[in-house]
Amino acid sequence: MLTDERHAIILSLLNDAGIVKTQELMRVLDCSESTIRRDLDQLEKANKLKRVHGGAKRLYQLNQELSTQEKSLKNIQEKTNIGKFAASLIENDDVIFIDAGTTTLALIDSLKKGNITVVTNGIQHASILAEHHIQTILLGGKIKASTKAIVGSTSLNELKSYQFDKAFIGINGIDIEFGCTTPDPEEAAIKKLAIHQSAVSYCLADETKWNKVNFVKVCDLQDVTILTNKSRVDLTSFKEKTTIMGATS
Amino acid sequence: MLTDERHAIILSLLNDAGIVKTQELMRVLDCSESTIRRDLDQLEKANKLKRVHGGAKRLYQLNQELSTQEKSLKNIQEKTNIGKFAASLIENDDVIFIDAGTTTLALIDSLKKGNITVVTNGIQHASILAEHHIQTILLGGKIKASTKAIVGSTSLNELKSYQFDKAFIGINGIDIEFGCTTPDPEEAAIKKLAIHQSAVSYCLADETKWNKVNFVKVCDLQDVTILTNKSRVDLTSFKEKTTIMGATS
DNA sequence: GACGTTATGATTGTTTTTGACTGATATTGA
DNA sequence: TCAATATCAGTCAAAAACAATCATAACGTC
Repeated sequence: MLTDERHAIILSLLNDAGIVKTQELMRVLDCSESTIRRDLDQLEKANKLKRVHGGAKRLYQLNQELSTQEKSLKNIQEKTNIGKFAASLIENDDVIFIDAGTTTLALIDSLKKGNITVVTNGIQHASILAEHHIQTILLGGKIKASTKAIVGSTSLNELKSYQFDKAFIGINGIDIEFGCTTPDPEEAAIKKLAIHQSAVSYCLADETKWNKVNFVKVCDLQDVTILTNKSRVDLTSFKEKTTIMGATS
Repeated sequence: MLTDERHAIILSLLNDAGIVKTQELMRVLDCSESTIRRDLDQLEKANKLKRVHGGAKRLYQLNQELSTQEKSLKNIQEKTNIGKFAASLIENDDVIFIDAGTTTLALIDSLKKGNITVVTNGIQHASILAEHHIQTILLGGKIKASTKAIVGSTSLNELKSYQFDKAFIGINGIDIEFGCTTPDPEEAAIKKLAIHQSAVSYCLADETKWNKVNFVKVCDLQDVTILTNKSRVDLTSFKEKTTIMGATS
């Protein structure tokens, strides 16, 4: 096998894997350790790769760590659709509340720039909103480690002094009998109060939330407008008690 | 498996989880404890992570957070040292205030687990603290987009109701005549009040802050203890007006 | 075929990496 | 608090990978 041929193969392998081992190359190229070593030497001098003990690696790590979100693509898609629909409900000069949670995060991604004021209890939400130069007020108080949501009496007191045009609430369970429920009492208190302080309230709920019941009740179905992906759930039984607005699928 | 390969996997795991355990890495990478320990050592020296008892934790993303002029390794090293020293001042059962800013971020990286309560106006600070399961209270209020700090009347009112054992303040300028100064009036108000509400206050200041004057005065030099890297600055002229504690270099 | 050039594989001794072991230090649970 | 346990840093020898050298093989040119 020609030298150039081997070099091409080595670079191609590197491009795929990001890292190659000497032993591996000996097998693939069927030649001695010395030859591989010489090849790597030359390629390094030509600035084509970086030698490391045991093999070589690419010069520039292209695939900078993408955090492996374990969420299924379908679920992301659905959340995005609901978020997009929710964002379309927001008008200029609105003062809105955005609850912590992943579904409401999707809403933020779809938010258009405009003269709105957002109050939220989600740390990540606030951070992203501020980056987008949207006027943002974060509630103060204890941080719940698992969800990075602000909860507790301080935040409730603060919340009492605000009045919202619209509130967007994330919810964990929707049931025709037990209404909207969520597992954490402190988060439930925030949701409850936010709904109370708002002229109109929307609950964002993807497919996975329907016909589930959680520990603490937040509100009855008739207290809010449910935003969902209507094609996915049979809603006939909910119709009488609920106002449902479907997100585009 | 190659060293670089292991390092990449460790960093990737860290990026996802925020924290990795030695035992877990031994299983995943199929190698001995010694090897993992060496890997973590090297990655810590390269400022890629922070070792903790039992494993390692993620460092705040310095490259993203620091402005280009602050990115030099020396500067990071110095911030780390000051942060380490500041962390050593914290005792069990303390209630402390941590100001927003990059120097105080370094303090958080060195915080040991323990029964402490932290109040902060830095969104990122709060987020990291919560991840490490440290009892955290975030001040509520407007978000200043550029520094991701909470400011404004709401936060000041909230702050008034707290009393701290220690306050750790970031500062932009230290001058023998004009004292501690910072560019933003709203952030200055927070710093001022935090110092007032605390039994003891420390100003964290790396080399770049000395003999600089900014727009708004926060306090006189005698009101606080300056934490710095004493070898780097000629402090003789400051001695009479200032309490200075040097960080280990 | 003789000759110089280049590529290859084997061999050498050196350096790096690794896992096991040691006693020291930190954490945990009673 | 104390003792039990887990994790730590440091040392060591074995194993793997290394650079350097040499002799042989392949190639092209005359």
